[in-house]
Amino acid sequence: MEKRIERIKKQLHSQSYKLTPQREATVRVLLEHEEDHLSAEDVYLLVKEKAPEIGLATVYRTLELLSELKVVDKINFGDGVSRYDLRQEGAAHFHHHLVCIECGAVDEIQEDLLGDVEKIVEEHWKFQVKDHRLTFHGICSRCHENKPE
Amino acid sequence: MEKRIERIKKQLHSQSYKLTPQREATVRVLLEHEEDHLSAEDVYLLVKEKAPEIGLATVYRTLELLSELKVVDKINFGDGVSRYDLRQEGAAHFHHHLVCIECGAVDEIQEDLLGDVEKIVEEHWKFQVKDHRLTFHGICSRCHENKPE
DNA sequence: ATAAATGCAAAGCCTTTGCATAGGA
DNA sequence: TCCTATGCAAAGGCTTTGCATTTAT
Repeated sequence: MEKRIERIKKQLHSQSYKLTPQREATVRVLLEHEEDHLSAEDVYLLVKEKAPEIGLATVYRTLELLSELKVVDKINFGDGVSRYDLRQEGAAHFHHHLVCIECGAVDEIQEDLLGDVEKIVEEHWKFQVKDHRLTFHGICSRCHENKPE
Repeated sequence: MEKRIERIKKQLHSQSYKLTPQREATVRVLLEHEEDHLSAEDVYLLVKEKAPEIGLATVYRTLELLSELKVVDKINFGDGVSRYDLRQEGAAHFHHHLVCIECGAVDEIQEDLLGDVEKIVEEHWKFQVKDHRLTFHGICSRCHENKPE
């Protein structure tokens, strides 16, 4: 945890940004909720618990900054809000998501499932892939078990 | 074209919706711009050319309705607006997209590239896939050719 | 006749921006 | 000191909603 913050701090400094207390508090919230897919508002409310004086605009600006640095990925599941997802350290690609249409749960797939597909896209469509977004919508295992009929 | 409209009409009627002139004009615009990824505003402006009295709210309501009927798919490329994409008739799955980060062009891939991946997701994660969203971000062939250095 | 659909304007959300103040390097 | 970052409030942009009117069946 501290190590990751230290590395993010260096990353910021290398581009002459500062790791202010507000930014650090925001990063900590993201680290503590790595499994979640928080909206800016969600992050704001959580950061406020530690740093009550923080403003929503600062959270937006911080998330935007972390996005540029590729510390987080901004993603949209179609519900009208952007969500922010911490990128695995050293991950070459953004991970995938499983959105349950029953209960709304969002699970993550860290495994790279698109290697072959990207190769096809690059060769067949001559498209140089830099990033991707893959989300499956369906019924999660928990909901499936709860109604086996 | 007329056949497709006829079929959409039936689909609407089967759920006691009407194919009003405004809805028909909207569907025609979508059919005529099948390759594009129009925002609600884009559709509105194009429909207005044929049916100047139409209101933006009606366009939104129509697109929402067509979304429910799975005639169109609503998609978001991260630029803050929803885009509406006509689903291929009889397509089992939503097609994929290539978004160029240089020129902004959005190309479509109709081929199903996710068959194997979905099988893995269903078996390994016990997730019953109903739909998906796959978008690649990168450099399109046109931009790539224009600067081969 | 009855219920659905439309157009307009207003309201709602989420997000960004302007600006004066505070804070690091 | 100088420039960045912050907080607040206002503004923006996209989308939805309320309501009276029009339109189909």
